Amino acid sequence: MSTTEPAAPASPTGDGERGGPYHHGNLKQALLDAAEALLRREGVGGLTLRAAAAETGVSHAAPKNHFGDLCGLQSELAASGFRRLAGQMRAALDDAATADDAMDAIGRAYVAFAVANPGLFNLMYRSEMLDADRPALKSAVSDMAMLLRGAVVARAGGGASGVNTAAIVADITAAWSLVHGFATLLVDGRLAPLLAHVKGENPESSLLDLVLASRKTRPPAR
Amino acid sequence: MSTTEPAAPASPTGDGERGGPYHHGNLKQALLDAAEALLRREGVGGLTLRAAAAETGVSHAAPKNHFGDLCGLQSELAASGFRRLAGQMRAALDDAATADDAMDAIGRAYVAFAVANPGLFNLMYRSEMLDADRPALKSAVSDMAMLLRGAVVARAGGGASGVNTAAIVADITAAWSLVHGFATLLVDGRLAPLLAHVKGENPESSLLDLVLASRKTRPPAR
DNA sequence: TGTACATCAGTGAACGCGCGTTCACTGATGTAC
DNA sequence: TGTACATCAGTGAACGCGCGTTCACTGATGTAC
Repeated sequence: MSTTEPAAPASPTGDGERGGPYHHGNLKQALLDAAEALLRREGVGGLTLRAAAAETGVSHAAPKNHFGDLCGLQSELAASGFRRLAGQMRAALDDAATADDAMDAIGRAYVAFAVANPGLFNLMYRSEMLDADRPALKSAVSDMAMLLRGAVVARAGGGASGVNTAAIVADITAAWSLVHGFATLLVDGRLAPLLAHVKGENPESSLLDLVLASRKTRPPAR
Repeated sequence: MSTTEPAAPASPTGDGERGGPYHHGNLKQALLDAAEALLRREGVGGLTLRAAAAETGVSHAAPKNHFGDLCGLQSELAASGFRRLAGQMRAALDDAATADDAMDAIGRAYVAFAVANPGLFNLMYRSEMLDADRPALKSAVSDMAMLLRGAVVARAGGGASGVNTAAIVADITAAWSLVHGFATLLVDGRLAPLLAHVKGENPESSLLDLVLASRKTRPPAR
């Protein structure tokens, strides 16, 4: 769950219980990991500074030193989410043979991330809980946006000059909306009644495949 | 804001202040209206039983009689939202000339509702705050789903027997996802950087028009 | 190599706040007779 | 037409809870000399 290995032992003596060394050594990352575990276990509402501190086995005032307030912790966590999401999108993109395949692969990575991390995904898109000006969050969000933009431009022909900006913006919005809407509805359980009509071993990805295909074929003639 | 006119005067004497008649006469609807005003003013986090009661000028224990708990109030409010959303979608649909136009009109109504009622729209899609088994909510959600399904089937040819169920389910999911993703991202402020590149008086609806058009034209050749 | 000191991370008790909930109550309504 | 009574909606004080925050503190670290 952690992006980086701890630089120092998290708790050389008792684990989780108080009684370790006075200084944690890597408390910031440990708190982020704990917060993410809470998010996964109890959802967005279960994430509090006190709960994250308790989960880490540390005094409940300790997080203040690293994040300032709850919004700070949430923003750092969301930033980590966007970074990892972008990483998984990039990995999917790199494996694709064509620009069309790349768009599909990015979309599947986006949905897979949301399904694998529903609480975190929700947090990432609850602006009211985030400080959009936090540098880490700002750059992570814009990195992801750049990645999506790059994929859309590549599909449109890649030429840097000849591209119609309005068309590119529309393509980005359409691609993001489709995949984000699917992920959001799926995570919220809204697609359950529709999934019930989809056969196969993995109805969710089958349905997503159909949806992704829909942007290449005209809808059934009226 | 209220769906129905009050059956009895909300507060024949003092308005808002305590001092009116002992029985309110239409407290349930008044609480729903107050809750919606709170949602609009302060967002999902600002909605509490106490705040709704205070806004209505009533004892903070009074809501219990009508909704049981906060989840009950939220569910009734969400149900009202789905009912009105479906109503506006239906109105848009009825004005459309062709089945293709109808799909676009529904999509525009969906986004317009989200923009006009961002807090309520958010609440409607926060399942963790709702009791999906509340009859009012259950039926409102399924009404909206039926309406969308009807529009998709009509566009697919309308024939009741010959339709490919998998294709219909995929079309419903794709249409809903596209429009829901757009609405969600827009309400959360995520489209702001993209909107900055869209010219015109109303960039939001211009961008939506481009997005809706994208499902009829193939993307630019790669 | 050793000592003094500034800095910093984490502690733990205490605070105030708003929340949902409980409970005995009271005022109003409507129905039975 | 009038009286008794059951039912119900709303009151207001009180409760416990978990939250973020504050604050004086203490243990550890690292740097200057």
